[in-house]
Amino acid sequence: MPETPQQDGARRASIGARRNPAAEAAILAAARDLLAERGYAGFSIDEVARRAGAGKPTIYRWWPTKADLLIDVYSAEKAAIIAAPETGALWSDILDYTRALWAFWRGTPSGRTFRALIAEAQAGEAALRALRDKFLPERLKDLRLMFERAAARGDIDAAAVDALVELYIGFNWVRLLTDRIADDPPGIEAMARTLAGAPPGKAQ
Amino acid sequence: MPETPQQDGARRASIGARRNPAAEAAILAAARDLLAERGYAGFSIDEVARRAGAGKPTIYRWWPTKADLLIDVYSAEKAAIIAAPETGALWSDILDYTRALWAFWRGTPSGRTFRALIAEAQAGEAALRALRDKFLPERLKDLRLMFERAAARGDIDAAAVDALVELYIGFNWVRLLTDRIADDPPGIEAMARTLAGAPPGKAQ
Amino acid sequence: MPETPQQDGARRASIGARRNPAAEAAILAAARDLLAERGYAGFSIDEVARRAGAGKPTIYRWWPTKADLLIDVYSAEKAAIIAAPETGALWSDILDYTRALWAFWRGTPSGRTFRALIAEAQAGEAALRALRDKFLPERLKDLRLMFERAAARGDIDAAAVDALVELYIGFNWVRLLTDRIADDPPGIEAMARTLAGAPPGKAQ
Amino acid sequence: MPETPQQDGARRASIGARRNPAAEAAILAAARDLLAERGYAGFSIDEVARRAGAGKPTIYRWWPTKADLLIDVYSAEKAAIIAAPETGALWSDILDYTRALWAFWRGTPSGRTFRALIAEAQAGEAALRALRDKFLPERLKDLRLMFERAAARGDIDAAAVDALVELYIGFNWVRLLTDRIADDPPGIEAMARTLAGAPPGKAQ
DNA sequence: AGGTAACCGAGACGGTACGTCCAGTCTTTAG
DNA sequence: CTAAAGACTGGACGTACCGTCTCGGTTACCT
Repeated sequence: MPETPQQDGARRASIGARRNPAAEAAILAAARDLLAERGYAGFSIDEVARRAGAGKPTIYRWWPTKADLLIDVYSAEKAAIIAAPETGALWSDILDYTRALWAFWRGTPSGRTFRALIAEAQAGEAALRALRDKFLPERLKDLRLMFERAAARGDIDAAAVDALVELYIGFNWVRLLTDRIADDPPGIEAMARTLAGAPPGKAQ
Repeated sequence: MPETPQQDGARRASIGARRNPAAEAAILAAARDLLAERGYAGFSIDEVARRAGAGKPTIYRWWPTKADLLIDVYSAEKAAIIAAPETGALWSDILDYTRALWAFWRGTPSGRTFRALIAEAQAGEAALRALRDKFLPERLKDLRLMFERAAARGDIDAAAVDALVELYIGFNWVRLLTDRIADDPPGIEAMARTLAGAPPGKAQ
Repeated sequence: MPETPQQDGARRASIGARRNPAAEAAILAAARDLLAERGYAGFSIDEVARRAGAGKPTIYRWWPTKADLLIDVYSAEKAAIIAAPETGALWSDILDYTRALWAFWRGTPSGRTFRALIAEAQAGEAALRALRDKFLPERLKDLRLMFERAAARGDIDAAAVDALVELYIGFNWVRLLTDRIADDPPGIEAMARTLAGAPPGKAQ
Repeated sequence: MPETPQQDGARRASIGARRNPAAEAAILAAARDLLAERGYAGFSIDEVARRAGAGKPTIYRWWPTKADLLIDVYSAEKAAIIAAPETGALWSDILDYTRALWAFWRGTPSGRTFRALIAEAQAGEAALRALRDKFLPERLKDLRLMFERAAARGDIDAAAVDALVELYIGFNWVRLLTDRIADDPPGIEAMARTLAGAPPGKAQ
C-alpha cells in the first residue's frame, strides 16, 4: 500500500491561486501510509510534510488540526466500505456487517486512522467535536437503516433501535481500541445474536 | 479536589534505599489534579514533576510509562466506586450502575483519567497491554457478576452474558470518549431495557 | 505620517502593459509606514504586500531585493533633506548639518529605513553593493562639498578632506546604529570642533 | 579554522544539573564556523544546533537571543586582540592598531561575527542594548587609553578625547559594514594623521 | 560503626514535534 | 505585458515534552 504518489525529483509548485489537487493527494497518501506504518504514535505533521514533499503551512492551510487530516484520510478510504447487507435476518446482517467492517479496518490503514482520530479527540476539542457531531451521527444514520429494516420485519422493537445502534457501535469501538479485531466468529456471532434477540443455538 | 499535598517549602529528600510514600502520594495527587484541570492534552510528565516537586527520574522509576501512572491515578480513585447494585431486576441494576458510574466519571478526575488511558493506548504498546490485559478483564469480571445474577434468575440467557457485558462496556466507552456522560435518564434507560430484554413500557 | 494611500475596498487592477504608479505608491507607502511602526524586525515583504493590497510578485518585479525597496523608501523621503549649510565656519556647518540630519532621522521613518538598509547589507550581497557602491558615494559627494569649502577657506588641509568625510560619516552611523541620535548638542559640538580643528572653548 | 570539536559518534549527555562545558564549546565552535562560512545570512540557530550536535533548547537555555550567542563568539576570539600599541606618536599608534584590528577581522570569523551583531541590533532590542550598553563602552574604555596617553604627551587636546574615540570607532564601523577592510595603508594613514592632527607629509 | 546501595530533587542533555511566519516562485484571471 | 490574488515548497523561529543522565545529598541496611 505504501506507495505515495510523488517525489519525482521535481518540485511541486503552485498552480495559481487555488488548491493544488496534486499536493492534496500527496499529503493524504503520505498521512495514510504513515499511519499504516507507524500508527498514531508516529503520526506527526512534520513527517507527513516530509513524506509528501509538502510544506507544513500547506498542510495547516487545509487541515488546521490533526483531526481534520485524519477524517479526510479515513473518508478517502471509506469508499470501499460495505453498504448494510441484507440477509433476511438481523443477526446475520450484523454478523456480515461486522466481519466486513473489521476486515476493512484490518486490511487498510483505516483501523489505525480511526483509532488515531479517537485518541486525538481525547486531547483536543476540535477533534472531539468532529468525532461527536460529524462522524458519529453519520455512522449512526448508516447503521440505523439495518436495524430499522429489522424493526419493520418485526424482528425487534422499533423503540429499541437507537439503543441497539449505540450498543453495537460501542462493541466495535472497544474491540478496535483494544486491538482485538482479528477475525473472531464466535465472539461476533454471540454479540450479533444477543443484539438481535435470536436464541444462540438457532440456525440461520 | 485539587489539593496537592506537598510544596511545604521544604525539600522532600530520600528516606533511604526504598520508595518514599510521600513522593508517591505527591506525584499521584499532582497527576490527578493536572488531569482534572487540563485533561489529557495538558498531561505531561514534566508538569507532573513540577507540581509534585519531584524529579522526573523519580516518576520514571516507579511508573515507566504514562499508562502506569494513569492506571494508578484511576485505581486510587476507584475505591469509591459502587459495587454492582442489587435491585432485583437486571434493567434497573444496569440503570443504577450506569448512573453511578457516570456520576463517578463526572465528579472526579476519573473520567478524564480513563479517557487519557484509552488515548494513550492508541499510541503505545505498553498502555494497550495494560488496558487490554489488565484493566479490561478486571472490569469484565466485575460486571459479569451483575449479568450472571440475572441469568441465575432466568432474566437472560446464560450464554449471552459475555456478549452483554462487552456491549454494555462499549456503550459506556462511546459515551465517555465522545464526552456525552451528562446525566441522561432516557438514553440510559432505553439502553438498560434493551440489554435486559425488558419491554420498554414495563415499569420497575 | 502613517496614511497609506490605498485600501479603498476596490481592487487595484492592472492598467495595461506598464507599471502602475498607484501600485508603486501604495507599496512604498506601506513599506515606509511598516518601517516606522515596527522597524527592521517587523519589515517583511509579506506584510508590505498585505498593507499595500498588492501581490508579492508585484513587489518582487520592481524591487528584486529588500534593499532595493529600502533604498527607494529612503530616497523618497530624502527630498526634504537639507543641503549643506553655509555658516562661514566648518565647525558650525557640521553642527548644523548633523542636527538637521538627526532630526530628519528621528522625525521621519528614514532613520529606521537606513538602519534596516545597513542591517540588510550584512546579510545580502545585493544590499551591500547598493550601500557601498551607490548610496555611500552619493552621500560622500554631498558631504565633501562642505569640507572642500572649508579647505578653500584654509580652515583645514585639503589633503585631509576624504578622511574627514569618512570619519564624520562613521560618527553618524555609530550613533544611528546604536540608537543614540537624540538631540545631543554637547556631543555633537565636541565632535564638530574636533573634526574642524577648532579649539573647544572658542566661541562661534 | 572550521574544526568543530565534536561529532565523535557518541552522544553528549548531561553531566548533571549544571551546564556542560563540552556542549557550550561545541555550540560556540559551530556558531563561529557557520559565521565564517556563510555569514550572517546563513546564521540560524537551527543550523548551529545541527552542527554542534546539540538540541535547540540547549542553545536557547544559555543564549536567549542570537545576540547573546554572537557576543560570546566574538569575545571568545577577542583574546587574541592587540592591546593598544605604544609607538610614541598617536598617529602611528592609530595606524598600528587599525591594521591589527582589520587583520583580526579579516583573519578570523570575528569580522563576520561583529557585522552580524550590529545587524541583529537593528532588529532586536536585546541585541541593541548589548551592543550599546555593554559592548561599546568596553571598547571605548579600551581605546580611550591610547588617546589619553597622547593627550598626556600634549599631542592632542584632552577635551577632544571622547570625540576622537567615537570618530575613530565610526570609521572602523563604516569600513567593516561596507566590507572595505582589506589592507588599505593610504586610507588608514590619512585617517590616522587626520585624527592625530599630524601634517600629512610628516614622516614617522 | 562504617560502607554502600538505592533513593531523592534538580535540572541539563540531545531530540522531535509543534504551529507560525516569511522567502521567493508559480499560475491563473482580468484588464 | 501588467496587476492582483493566493497557492506552493522550504526553512527558520522559539517552545514544550520526551526519556536519559549525572550530580550532590540523605537514609537505611548489611556487613
